[in-house]
Amino acid sequence: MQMKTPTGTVLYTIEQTIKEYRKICQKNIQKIVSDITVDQCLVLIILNEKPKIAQIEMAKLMFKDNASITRIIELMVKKNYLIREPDEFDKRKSKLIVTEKGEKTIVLLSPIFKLNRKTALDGLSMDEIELLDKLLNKIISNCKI
Amino acid sequence: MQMKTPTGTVLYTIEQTIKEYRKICQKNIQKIVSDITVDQCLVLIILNEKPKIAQIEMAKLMFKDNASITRIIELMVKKNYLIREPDEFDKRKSKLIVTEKGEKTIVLLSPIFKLNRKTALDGLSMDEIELLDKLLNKIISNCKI
DNA sequence: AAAATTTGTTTGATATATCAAATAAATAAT
DNA sequence: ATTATTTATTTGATATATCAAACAAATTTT
Repeated sequence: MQMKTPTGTVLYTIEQTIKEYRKICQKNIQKIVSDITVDQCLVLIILNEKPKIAQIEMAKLMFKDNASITRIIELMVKKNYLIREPDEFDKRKSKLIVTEKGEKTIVLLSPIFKLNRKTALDGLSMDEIELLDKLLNKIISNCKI
Repeated sequence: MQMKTPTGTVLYTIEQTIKEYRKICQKNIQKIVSDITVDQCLVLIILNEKPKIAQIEMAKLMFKDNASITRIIELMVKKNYLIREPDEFDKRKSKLIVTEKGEKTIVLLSPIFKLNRKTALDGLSMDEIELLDKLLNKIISNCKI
């Protein structure tokens, strides 16, 4: 519990952790595919598992704002990772279809995702990981009250 | 250890945690001062404790890019929280002087910062907090290799 | 069915993140 | 002292975050 600087609390360690993690993720991803970001990748993976998911649900899953999702998808359409088609059942939505390029990218990058997780959590026991998760969830619920 | 979704790992919990924490921070700050962000606040507090700090050091402390710091400071100068003056000893740098408005803001918001931390960490024992910090630091060093 | 409300998405404005390149001053090497 | 290198900061380009407002389609209420 060092408190010398204003940044000397766990909460800043949390911030630091996620930033370092995102850095290696992006680095490892770009060794394989150069024009995609971590978040865009995650969109692909989520769509692959839940093809009919609404943007609003995707936003919740990714802890992002709806507006962010709209723009991320926009860029992915521009880069030909996704195609938009009108949803027949609900005209407010659009179907998000993963293109060939998108599919190939998922295949290429899925192992990288696993590697990233493994790298980050190396040396942590299952118990420690569970405890970490528990403590973080406690903080989350504290913040939500 | 739920793994149903692609976001079902501790690493996403970490991301979620910091986002929720930032949300209550911003919310509580804006109850008192309406035109300042969490990061801008942190700049004030850091400058208050280390008035002669270089931007590059500030960037490290805040886990941010130098460019981000430049722009955050720019906005703070515009909003009259800071003044820039050329540094006599090193002309590449500028002295960052906290204005009256800045000083007042620090006084107003310091208790909020403490409250935010207390709120977030409520119910966690010292041991748990230390363990959390230790585990996170392990992840950080894993990512840096 | 028409009006009111809710829901899913988009758009605008502003703040920040990130990388690379540009600057300019400070320091080291020759 | 001149050149070369390093250091601190800035700028440009692009991606994302966040809030509020706009919008249109879906749903509920009356």
